[in-house]
Amino acid sequence: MTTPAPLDPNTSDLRERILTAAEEVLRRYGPAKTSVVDVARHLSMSHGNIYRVFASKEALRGAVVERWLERAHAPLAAIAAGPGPAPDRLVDWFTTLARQKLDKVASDPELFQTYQTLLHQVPEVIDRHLAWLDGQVRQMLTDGQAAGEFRFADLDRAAAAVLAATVPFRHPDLIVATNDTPDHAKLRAVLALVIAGLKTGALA
Amino acid sequence: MTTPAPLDPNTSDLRERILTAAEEVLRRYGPAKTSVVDVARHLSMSHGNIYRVFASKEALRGAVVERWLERAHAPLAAIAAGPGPAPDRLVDWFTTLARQKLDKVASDPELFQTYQTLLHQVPEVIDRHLAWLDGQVRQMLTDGQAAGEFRFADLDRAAAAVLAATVPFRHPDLIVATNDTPDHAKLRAVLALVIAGLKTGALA
DNA sequence: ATGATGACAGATATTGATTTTTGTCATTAG
DNA sequence: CTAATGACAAAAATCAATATCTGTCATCAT
Repeated sequence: MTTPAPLDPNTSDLRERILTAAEEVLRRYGPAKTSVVDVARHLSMSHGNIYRVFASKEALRGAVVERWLERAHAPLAAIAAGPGPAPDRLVDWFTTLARQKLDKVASDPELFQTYQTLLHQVPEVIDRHLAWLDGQVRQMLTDGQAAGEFRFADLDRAAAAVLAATVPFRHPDLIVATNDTPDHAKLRAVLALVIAGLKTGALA
Repeated sequence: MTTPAPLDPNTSDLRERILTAAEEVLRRYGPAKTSVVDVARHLSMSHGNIYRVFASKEALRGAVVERWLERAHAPLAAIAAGPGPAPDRLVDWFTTLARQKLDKVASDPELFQTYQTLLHQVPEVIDRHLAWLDGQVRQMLTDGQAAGEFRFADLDRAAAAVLAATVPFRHPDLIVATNDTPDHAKLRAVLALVIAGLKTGALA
């Protein structure tokens, strides 16, 4: 699913090596100053070789960001599929997502900026990632509906509303903009309102 | 409150003439290609004269954007202070705000972009504007609390949550990003959830 | 065969010399 | 005495020459 179509294990290894090298170079030089030639140099190979694996610089960038997102957000899937009541899972899920983002930006703002820039350059990765998040929210909402915890008429509408209401706590651009206020309290307040709405059937 | 300290009516008129000229030049050339000299030329005066009224190019930019925001959002204050039930007013207020933004971006995307760019360059104008919006939301929430329509413990917290949940429908950057989806339906869903939360005392 | 190279053309970025712009102020005009 | 000017220095933008990078491909190596 992640690997397009390399012919043998060795080739697939090349792909991973390139991605790791790209990450390192990116971390050092930042997105603007990172060239395909730089990445190749870092691996002591010709840059032409990189084009055997990635169709373009943009494809390389996309793969780097995608791997980064996958690693960063791995814990979420487990929470979404967890055993507890759906409302609790929702709170846990969004809190984890938000804290993850804040941690990243706090620990290494430049690198966060780097990935944010890359993200803007590869919109289809954003779309795929958002779809992935959307799927998990739907799962939790569906579970809650089945358990009688939530009441809503239209899953699309409910998921869209929950995701929209939490945008400021997830959207990278807005996270950096308001980095001075670690507003978990605000997120909890929003979730409290939204969950109350779902429970009382405001969208039923 | 709006005029810093011009000594006589004539001078104040000069200020307005400069602002209007700046708007016109800005509309023609865009924010990047608009110089103070251009604005002065448009008024057939020396650019030095402009510096008698505005301390810097940035101050001029700020004043232009502020006037634009004031004009654009004038209807909101009336809605916030209106007579109906607070929940209805909240919906009306946010719907008007969102529609206003969508209309602007639809009717003249370039000009919208222009003002968006200017906004980014003059953060304190944003802050003042957000404070203005915040004040109106607080008023509606307080009214609702008084009328027994809402129940919440902390006005700060409630207002912050309501504003956060509606960010994607108000934030200029996000409006242009998702301009293909005229999502009033989504906004209504979010408001339904949030208002249900306020009514049922989720933040009480 | 498949994996890798390096030379190449066209596109993009960098550099530094030149021009425009911002902001000041001594002077002029009313 | 206030309103406005225009000449000026310092900062920022522009432009064109140069260098680097992206993406391709004929060729080499294994």
